[in-house]
Amino acid sequence: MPTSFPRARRDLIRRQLLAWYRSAQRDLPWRRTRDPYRIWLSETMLQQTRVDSVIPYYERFLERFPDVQALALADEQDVLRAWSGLGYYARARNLKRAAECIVRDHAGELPRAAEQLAALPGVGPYTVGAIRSIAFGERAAVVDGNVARVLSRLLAAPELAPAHLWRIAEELVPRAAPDQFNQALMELGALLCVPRSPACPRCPLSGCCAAYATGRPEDYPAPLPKPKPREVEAISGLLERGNGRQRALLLLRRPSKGLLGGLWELPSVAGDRPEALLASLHERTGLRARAQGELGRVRHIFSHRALTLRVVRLSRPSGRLRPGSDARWCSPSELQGLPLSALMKKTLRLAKY
DNA sequence: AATTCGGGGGT
DNA sequence: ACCCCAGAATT
Repeated sequence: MPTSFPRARRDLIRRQLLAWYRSAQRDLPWRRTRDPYRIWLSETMLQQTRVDSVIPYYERFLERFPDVQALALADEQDVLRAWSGLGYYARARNLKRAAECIVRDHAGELPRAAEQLAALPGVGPYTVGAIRSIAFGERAAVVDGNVARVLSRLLAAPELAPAHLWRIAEELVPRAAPDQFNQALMELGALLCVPRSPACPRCPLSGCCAAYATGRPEDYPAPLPKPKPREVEAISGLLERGNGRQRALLLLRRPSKGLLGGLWELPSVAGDRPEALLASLHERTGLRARAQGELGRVRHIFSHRALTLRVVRLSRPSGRLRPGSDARWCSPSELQGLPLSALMKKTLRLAKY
């Protein structure tokens, strides 16, 4: 039997929530526009990423790529560079591909129809609803982590399936101001109805919240079983050529799919054996080198992997860089122009770059 | 249905 | 330490 809200309760929730949002909402950059491109960009950056982390990236990205056309014409490496440090780099690659689709198939304007939006790479159910409601004012629902938590608490239902959450959210979103309502629901989850120690006394919905009535709102929703990150080891080599003004460092580009796809890194290989690193270096670039001492170790936690990266100095490069091997010698200043992960930025700091 | 994909801020 | 975030794609 589906849990849901009677109509009177639904109207109350809408009114209370919208009234609260009018006075409590944060002044965020993407709330100052209805440009579908900007809404789309903000929603993409906000996937699994906190507001405070996104803001500077959002501003810089728009300076660099002010509209769909600019993004469609851009070089993917430049897009990745603008994303460098934000994480989940498939978002950036998909965003750029989607911009090309929008120029080619939709005359450069984001489509309004759910099916056409969902066909764009990187645009899933949440982003479809967000663009349709916020940019176009359509009555479309959103379910993100915030909404799931708020609904779970309002109903004191610890384990609502996604399909059920979507049905509830679709019933709840009003025709009148779906953009304000959806953002209000998420803002409530972000500011008051937070995972732990929710601010129920300040919540406009505490009067009709079943979880609040139980006295233990933080018990909802039920926590997901958390697989802890698997420990992995890798080794990277710092290989320099020349000195002074001529000084250059060897960087390799990762394959465009998978972890940190398309980003640049020091020559690296799984494990901790310098011999394996040298063999991999030769296979990938045609270069040979000698292994010197260890520079240090970098510890980096991804959500699903805990990496210990051993960094060794390499020396005496010989041979010629094979053309088309996605490798290049970079001066320290050229380094700033490459898309790098937070891990590699950390690693390069260790190596005084 | 599970797993893969980053990074960081709050507690 | 642990949690989890304005999720989507892949397997």
